[in-house]
Amino acid sequence: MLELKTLPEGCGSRRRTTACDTCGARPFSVCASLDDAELARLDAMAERQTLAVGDVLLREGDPASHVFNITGGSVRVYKLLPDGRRQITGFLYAGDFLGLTTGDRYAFSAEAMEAGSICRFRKADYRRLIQETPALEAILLDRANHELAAAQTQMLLLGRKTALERVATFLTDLPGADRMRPTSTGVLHLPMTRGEMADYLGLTIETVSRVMTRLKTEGVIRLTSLSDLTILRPQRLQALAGGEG
Amino acid sequence: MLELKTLPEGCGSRRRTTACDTCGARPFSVCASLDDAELARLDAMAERQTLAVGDVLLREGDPASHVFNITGGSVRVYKLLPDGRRQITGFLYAGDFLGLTTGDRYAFSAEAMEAGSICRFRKADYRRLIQETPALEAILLDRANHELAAAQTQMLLLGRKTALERVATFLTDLPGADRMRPTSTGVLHLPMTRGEMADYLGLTIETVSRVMTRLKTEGVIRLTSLSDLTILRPQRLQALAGGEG
DNA sequence: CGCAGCCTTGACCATTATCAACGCTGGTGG
DNA sequence: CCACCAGCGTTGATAATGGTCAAGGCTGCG
Repeated sequence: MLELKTLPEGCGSRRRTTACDTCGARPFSVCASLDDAELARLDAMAERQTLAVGDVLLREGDPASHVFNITGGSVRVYKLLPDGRRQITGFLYAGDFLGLTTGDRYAFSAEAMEAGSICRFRKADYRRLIQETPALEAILLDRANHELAAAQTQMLLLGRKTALERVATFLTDLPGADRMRPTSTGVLHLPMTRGEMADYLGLTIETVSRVMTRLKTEGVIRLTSLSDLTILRPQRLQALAGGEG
Repeated sequence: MLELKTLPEGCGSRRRTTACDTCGARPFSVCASLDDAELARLDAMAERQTLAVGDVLLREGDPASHVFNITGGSVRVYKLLPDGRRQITGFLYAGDFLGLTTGDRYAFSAEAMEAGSICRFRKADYRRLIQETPALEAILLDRANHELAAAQTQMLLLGRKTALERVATFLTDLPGADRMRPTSTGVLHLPMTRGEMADYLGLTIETVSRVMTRLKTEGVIRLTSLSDLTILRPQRLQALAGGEG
């Protein structure tokens, strides 16, 4: 009952590069510590599937029959309250894992946000796999720990940050928004709607929109389209985010 | 960079029983799948330490030098914003792990809430340990997955639930508040202050207090002291919690 | 061209935070 | 033994952040 994100390669930042198309379709290909034989074995066991926008990978409460490795596109993971309130707990991209769980039911739902592809393994196969491939278990543990740290950071955001701080944090953490190297082209892409941002940040669409407008008029960001933006004043944005570290 | 809670033994509920005093002092003793020889080896490596109320186990940003196994008492794990706002991300009890992390710095702080004891292992020892004890890695992975699911549930609470729903959820999840078997004695213990509840639920002390008063006057709970309560109408409480499933 | 879906903006409202005062309890020291 | 004090909790009055409701604009597609 968890989803796992690719570990950042270098420092501790949450940078994410889109998977290269050549290796993206191969399951576990992001796991550098697996050798070719191991990868081939995984490959053989994988059941491939392509994803259209909005496709449901799994639904909270379903029997946890499969483990997923995302090989392309992007996925939103969320939980719902009975009345429809939604909390998006994370966004997943190529290389990420989904659906590991001790329990026999999934504890969340997952849908494709952008078209892509996945490889899935039956739970039993996965269990066998992991026993035969100790390196894999170590990788998964590492990722789980990383994901847990990210979850705690998100709890801090949801429990204690203002709307402005939440949006600023979100933009700061956007793939490509690495403040260390001040972004090559400068243009970032938002792969999600305002509604998804809102449900991820614990806000309403209107509040997200208002904050974005405010950041725009204050010259902190520029929106070239609804889903493409430039961070004009990264320092300022960082400060608004509430400088957690 | 994570903390790990004891897995519930039976179904999927979050029940927690206080560790028995006889085995509580032994590290990893909760791990049923470890044999005696393995436990003895762990035992030999452990560095014991007792905890007084308020003792700091580790601080966010410190070099991640040790891994902890809590053998008694209770611990709060939290993150801070520069201006002092605090989000408690979890409470740990006997049997729980703390301080596993891929990174070289802790991503959160941890303090003793009630007096108790811990065993700690140097990071290098821990790494060796885990390589020599595959069963341990499996246990930790399971726990990490469980903890991740709990984190997602907490994100739903922090992002989307009202104050009333948050407090009701908290009380519902209290150790001993298992709605399946409607509590033997009926008396639950709150090991934390209102301030800690507030910082865990993303509310202020005043709001927590007001909601508790409301639940009291509505006959849903009874407070025998500040830290001991009875749930008079578990069904109602459950409904107020927002019935996540 | 028209419609659907998404976004923005405005007016107003509600929930929860903030500020402040007071009560209870337990520990300490006279 | 009592009085005082500190820390915690409760309660009330007021404020503010963010939510709700509503209207209108933009964009892309059929």
